[in-house]
Amino acid sequence: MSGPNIAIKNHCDECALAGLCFPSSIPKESLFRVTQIITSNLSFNKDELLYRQGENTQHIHVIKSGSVKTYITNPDGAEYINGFYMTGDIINMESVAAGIHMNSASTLDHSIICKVSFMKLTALKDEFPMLTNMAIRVYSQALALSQDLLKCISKKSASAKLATLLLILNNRQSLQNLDPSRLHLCMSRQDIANYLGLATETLSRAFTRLTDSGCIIKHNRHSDLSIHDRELLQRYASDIEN
Amino acid sequence: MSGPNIAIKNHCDECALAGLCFPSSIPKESLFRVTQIITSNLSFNKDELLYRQGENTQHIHVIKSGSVKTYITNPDGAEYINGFYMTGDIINMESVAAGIHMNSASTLDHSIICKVSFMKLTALKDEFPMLTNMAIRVYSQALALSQDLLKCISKKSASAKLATLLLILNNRQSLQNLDPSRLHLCMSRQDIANYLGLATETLSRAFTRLTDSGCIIKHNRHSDLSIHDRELLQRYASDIEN
DNA sequence: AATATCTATTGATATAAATCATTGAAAAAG
DNA sequence: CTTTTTCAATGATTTATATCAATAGATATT
Repeated sequence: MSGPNIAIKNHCDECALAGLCFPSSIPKESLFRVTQIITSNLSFNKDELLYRQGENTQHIHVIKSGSVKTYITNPDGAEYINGFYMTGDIINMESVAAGIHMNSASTLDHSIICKVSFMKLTALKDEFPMLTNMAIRVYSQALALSQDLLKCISKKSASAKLATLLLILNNRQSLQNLDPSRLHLCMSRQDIANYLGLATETLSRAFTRLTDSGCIIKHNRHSDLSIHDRELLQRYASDIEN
Repeated sequence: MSGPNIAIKNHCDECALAGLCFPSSIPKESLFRVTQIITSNLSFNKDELLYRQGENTQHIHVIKSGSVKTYITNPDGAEYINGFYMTGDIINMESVAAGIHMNSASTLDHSIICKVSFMKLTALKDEFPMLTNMAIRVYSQALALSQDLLKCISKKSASAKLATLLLILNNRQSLQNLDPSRLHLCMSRQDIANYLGLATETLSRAFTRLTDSGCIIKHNRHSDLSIHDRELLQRYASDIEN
């Protein structure tokens, strides 16, 4: 998840994400209309705050490149990471109802973000009725993802949680990667541990477990992996192997 | 969650849920148009299957009265309960994108369910543009709920998980209950344990913990509780008390 | 009403993960 | 290039939860 290997342009009609992003429901010759309502190509360094929990918002954020984590801050200051997002993802769809950010978001890499006013997007839907269908579909997908992935993870052993996460990340990255068995972890061990609800030490042991058993191979800087035995990793993910 | 204490009628324009349900975005004099696309007042006994994971679907389900659990069945047959729903809830919004049920649903009580074809609902949105906004808002809310509640639960101790769930259920039920501190558990201990990712024995110990400490009081049949010390229960929920 | 069946609770023990402490390796700073 | 700092991995111990086993309380059945 380091550098994007797809071309990013200033306007929707030239952006390589167009096929993934919501403008895909709009005819090509009309894409300039979308471009008009978008604040595009905002550039963020690694570890920059995109928005803070509780802030008012009128925009959804689309990740054109890079990666982002979202986290909930408890009254006592504890942070709970509740999502990792990457190229093509929309990241604050849950805040549209209340107009308030339900969590905070910060970048894990240098990232390019595109902001879309949902007021203006709503206005546009009269012009392009398919936009509504697209929106519903995107929401429905997001809900499905959020429901089953997080829930499955919450009931597994440490190695199973990690195996599950690695498979999910690989699955998402394989679309944009040269080597489909390759995997880049853009987040720290602490972040992963927090996300999975584990102590960092336990996570570390889970990593060595998966490495020793031959599921995965670590490359430089503990952030680059390749999946060596996918079947075995899947067995770990379903807690069959232990 | 035994019997609904609100009147349920055959048509949307007479239904007591109207204010909560999506037709609330439609003017009263036009509600008959919605009624026309709805299969309403389907009656289900306790423990009946509403739909099965993997089945095709063209409808969303609205709970007019009663309660429902949803669960994912793993290839190895294990069931993971991933949601409890009650009066006013829409329960398969995540299946709209794929047109396939992502989980199974069965009733926890005798329930009355209302089915709405999403094809027909889409058609109706041209007539009533506000319907789209309502849909987006409902989705956004569902996403927010699914994200933070489940996630918070997944990182807590047994008693904290239970305390959190009790507060959530009470919060939802207090709207329809005479005594706001009263709480009815429509699901079995096994269901709760499964949902929270605990062994039934551990859950049972968590219950006695909360009872012994004076947070909650059990009434007949272990399914009726009242919250005796809400502040203490909230402290348990945030894992401060241990 | 008495028995059988299911569900919830309680107790004893085993185990996975958390915690505390240390070491090692990589990145950043001097 | 060396020192400092940060982050990941490993070891020893503690703790919370799972598991195994038994009991008690409810519900259902006869």
